[in-house]
Amino acid sequence: MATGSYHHGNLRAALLERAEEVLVKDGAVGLSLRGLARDLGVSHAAPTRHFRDRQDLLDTLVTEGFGDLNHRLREAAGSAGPVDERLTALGRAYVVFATERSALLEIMFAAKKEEGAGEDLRRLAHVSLEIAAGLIGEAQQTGAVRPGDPARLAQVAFSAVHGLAVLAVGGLLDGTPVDEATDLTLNVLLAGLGAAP
Amino acid sequence: MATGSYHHGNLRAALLERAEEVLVKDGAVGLSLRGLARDLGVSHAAPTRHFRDRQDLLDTLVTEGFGDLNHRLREAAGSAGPVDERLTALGRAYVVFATERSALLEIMFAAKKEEGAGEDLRRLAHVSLEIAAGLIGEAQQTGAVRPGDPARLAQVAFSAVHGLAVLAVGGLLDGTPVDEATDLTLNVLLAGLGAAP
DNA sequence: ACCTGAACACCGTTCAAGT
DNA sequence: ACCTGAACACCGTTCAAGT
Repeated sequence: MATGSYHHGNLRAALLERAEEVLVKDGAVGLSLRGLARDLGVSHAAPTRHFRDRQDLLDTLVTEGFGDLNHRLREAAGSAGPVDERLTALGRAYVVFATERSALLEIMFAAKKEEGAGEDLRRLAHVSLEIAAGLIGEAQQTGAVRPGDPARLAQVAFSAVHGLAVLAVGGLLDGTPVDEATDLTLNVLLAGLGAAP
Repeated sequence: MATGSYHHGNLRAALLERAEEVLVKDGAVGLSLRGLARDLGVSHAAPTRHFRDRQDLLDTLVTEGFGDLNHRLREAAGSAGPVDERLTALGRAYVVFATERSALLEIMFAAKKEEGAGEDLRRLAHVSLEIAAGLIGEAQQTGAVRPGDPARLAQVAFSAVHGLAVLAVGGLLDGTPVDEATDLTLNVLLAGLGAAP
């Protein structure tokens, strides 16, 4: 599909696709616009027609990544079942995403100090937190979670699963299978959230 | 101090010092060996006398970073006071390090997929986990922490504080002051660790 | 032992010019 | 509208040569 219009048809989409392949294989360091152009058989200047600069391409990947993540989180949060099971599902979904797309996760939480486009990305990251906060608010109504600002408790929950993902991706879990580490983390987290302040 | 022998005296130390300044200011992306050489007034090839390549300089910074981190953690873990207070101190020390030296923290938990020298760095990261595991083992004896493999519980504890540091550095805490977010995280964590499995 | 200078093979980015 | 080719100012890394 996609009939080649000039040289490629949809160079933009091809660049993004190839970029994530390179990202998985060599990390963000090994990703160059000239390299992508070479891989796709176009001139080295062609990518700049579709992305202002290298960072713009990276930001586009990150945006897509947050889209996928937030979609998965919404599915987990909205599934059937009691609220504590949905909280567990939410945590697991995060860790699954983080380990499946670890190269992407790394750049999602890296270039957060860029001033310009960083604002949009921060808003997207925020959505993840808001999904967690919504579910925690629900859980507070059933008494499964202690009282308190749901946004702040969501920060705590996010910290737990994100930190675990970093350990897993960094190979610091030793022999512990990721699933077991995840379940233990979520068990401790939910026990802690449930306990009286 | 340090009399200039040829051009600089101790170029190696000067490179490391300048490198962390650049890291803080521009991140790992903006750090180039040629740039450092320019800043220090030496030829562009001079740095390769002291560091095999760019990654070697980065690894050296990371090693020093883990040294500092583990020193701080040991101090917090070994301070006077009941074990749960020391656990809190340990968590706070981690977050303080992570926010004070956030640029360094980023590269400490980034290039973890390098095959060669990564082994040494993983061992250093491990030390942090072992310090936490030791303290958790102590806390189990007083009944402050639930039974279970201290190494696995340390992974959970590490996840909580590391994840929080990422949120803080990434500007995702909204209005929440870091100290308050830290204390809430540690409160939830310790409550969760104390509860029966 | 430590540094220089030239060299090679890469980059990102811009810009006139082509189709 | 989309791409090319040359150009400019950068990189990392190597290697003979200097002191």
